[in-house]
Amino acid sequence: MGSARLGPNLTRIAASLGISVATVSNALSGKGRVSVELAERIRATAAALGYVPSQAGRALRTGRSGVLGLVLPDISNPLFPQIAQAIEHSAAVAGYGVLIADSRGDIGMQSEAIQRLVERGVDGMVIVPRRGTRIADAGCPVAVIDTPSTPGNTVSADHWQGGREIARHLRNLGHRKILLIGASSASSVQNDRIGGFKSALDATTIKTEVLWIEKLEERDGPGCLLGLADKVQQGFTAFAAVSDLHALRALTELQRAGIAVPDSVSVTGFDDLIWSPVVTPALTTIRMDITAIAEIAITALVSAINNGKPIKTMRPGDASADEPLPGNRLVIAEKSRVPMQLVVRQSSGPLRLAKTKLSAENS
Amino acid sequence: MGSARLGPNLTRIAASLGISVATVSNALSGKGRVSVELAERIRATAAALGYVPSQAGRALRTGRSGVLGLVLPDISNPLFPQIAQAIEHSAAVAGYGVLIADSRGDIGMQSEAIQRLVERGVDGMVIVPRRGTRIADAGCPVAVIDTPSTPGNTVSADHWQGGREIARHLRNLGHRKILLIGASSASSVQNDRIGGFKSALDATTIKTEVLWIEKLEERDGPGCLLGLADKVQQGFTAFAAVSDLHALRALTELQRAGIAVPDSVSVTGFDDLIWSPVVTPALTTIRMDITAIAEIAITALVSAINNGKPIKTMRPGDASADEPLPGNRLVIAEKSRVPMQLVVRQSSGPLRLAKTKLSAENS
DNA sequence: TAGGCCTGATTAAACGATTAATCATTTCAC
DNA sequence: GTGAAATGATTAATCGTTTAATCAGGCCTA
Repeated sequence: MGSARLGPNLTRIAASLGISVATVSNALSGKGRVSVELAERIRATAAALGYVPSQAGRALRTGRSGVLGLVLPDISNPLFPQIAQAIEHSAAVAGYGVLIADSRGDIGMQSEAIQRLVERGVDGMVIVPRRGTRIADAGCPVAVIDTPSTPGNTVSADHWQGGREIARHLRNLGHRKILLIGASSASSVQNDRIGGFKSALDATTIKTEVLWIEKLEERDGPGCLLGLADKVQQGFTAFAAVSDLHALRALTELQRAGIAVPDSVSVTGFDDLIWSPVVTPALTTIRMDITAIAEIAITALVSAINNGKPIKTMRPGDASADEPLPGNRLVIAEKSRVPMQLVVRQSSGPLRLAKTKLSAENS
Repeated sequence: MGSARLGPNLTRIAASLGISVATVSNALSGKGRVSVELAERIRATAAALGYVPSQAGRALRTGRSGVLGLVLPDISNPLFPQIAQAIEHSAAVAGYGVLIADSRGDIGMQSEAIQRLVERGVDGMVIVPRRGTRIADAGCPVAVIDTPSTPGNTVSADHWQGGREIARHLRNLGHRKILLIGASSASSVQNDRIGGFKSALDATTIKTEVLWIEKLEERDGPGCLLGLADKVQQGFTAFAAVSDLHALRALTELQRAGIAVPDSVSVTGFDDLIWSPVVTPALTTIRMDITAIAEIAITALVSAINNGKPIKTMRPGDASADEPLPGNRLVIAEKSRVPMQLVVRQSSGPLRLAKTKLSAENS
């Protein structure tokens, strides 16, 4: 109460200069017609009084809150910091604030989180959906970051291409029997990465196999061993994880078993998470350009909010969408897939002869 | 424009029932005097029309935005997901939304980020300050999460006690020469952890030494080796890192050098980060009860926002703070230090004889 | 039966910014 | 010299909600 009373508003500035509020508003927003010298005086006193425009007043009048929502499948995901940071930065540049909403991995809570954001009056939202979830009506423009192969996706890294890159890298190092490590076959991102990986290799000369951790843990409990030493015995010489988290798991398990990386076998990851450069050996991985992704998503979203003519608006099951829809709309950006970049570090190396490896391993 | 016009508001509900807006408002908020049956009818039609109260209108009238700010030193910190998740959850329970602001590790940007939040009209903010930063005037209640030893701290984990716990654990395992691994001596959190660690040990019987990674990297470049194999030669049998990130770095470096963990040496971390349970061997670490911390911080903050009588308000350099200050105020909670919990996993084990270790190591 | 009290509802005034409409001047063209 | 246009400012309505003040009856009491 008191604090609000104390803050200078347009009325106070107008009063202190003996002019009308409208003129002050026009001067500060640069929209109406105000003489240059008066505008200058207004800006000066506004600054002197420490004027801060009331978002509430503005929002009420304009119907815009100036806030975007960020919905994540699970904040505790290690990739989240980067996403949040990039989105926050792009949004701030575009003049928007970012409200976070966590669905804690639960599909039901995702709708709930979206609902909370809508109630707070966000102008639009960026959603990183949980495993192939369809986005329900949100009542505001929505940008989805998932996978290019997912319908409704706005923008994302080109996971397929990333998979191809890492596959070529390992093939060029001479590896011919490669184990892919993923968490869940239900993840479209992981499937894309694996699909791209396989697509780059000639199946007749290079043997691949997929290990799903989730399935393994159902049997052996969370945090169980992946049995990679056995795989090495079977002749696998490279382990390509679909995330740095799994790569790390593989790396430490192999090291613990006395198998040298990259001397005996190679290990690669995905995402270039924070620990990847500092572990020994530093992880070879694939980095996504999150800054670019965030920028594209925010740009598309803001464009859609501003009555997006340049942006196509669509609604599932509604082909004719010429006029901007008042309610829900999924935003599609021009450039929807951002290439991933291979980061070669020390955990991957050329294929060595099996005999050398085995002798070292059994000593 | 169109979208706002379509959303049902109090006026529409009132009109559809042929009553006044005030009655509708009273019925929905349960504040004024409304007959039970009419209130019921109002709630019913509100639900039927899909009424969502306008935060903007409410904020303008009440002077409360219902939004809290979360300021972090660096969103890319691996601990951030947990903090954000916990804060978001506690805030949501208290009926608040959370706006994020990242200072990207830069001290100057911290003030800037705070300013942005103020401009968005947050009712209060939670700040995790960067390395011993003093919080400048924010113009709204502020809860600080740092270290109990920092002046102005509202609530935090008891890092000192956490250090003691891990020290006792290693001592009880028989270790007598322990290397502490930290990043920077400027961090008050890390200093507390190290201080607590040392305080639990008798310096005459147990030898400790501190390795500051930042100093090392200044010379050898980022991601350099820590030279732990040498330390092992010097007789160190346990490596207590001040963060799981550094513990991971130590673990992999030792493994790569052919030193078995925990058979030859022990490694411990701090914070129980996401990878800690899944690496091999799983990391022994100390977990902070972030849920409790977030809850306490939010409770104190909300209490201060609501004209906190039960909460002491203070201003640096102003001892007499009986009446609630309109502007800046640092919030202090009753219970300001939350104990940390030791999580024993496989990376720490009893001391083995040096000879066994060396022979294994040189094979 | 008149005055007072309780109940259940209405009236109307904010909150702060935006903006279309309007009004007074001055300038300019014909 | 008169009507039109441009300039620079003001007036007033509006966004949706909250809330103090008011009002109309019904009921009880003296």
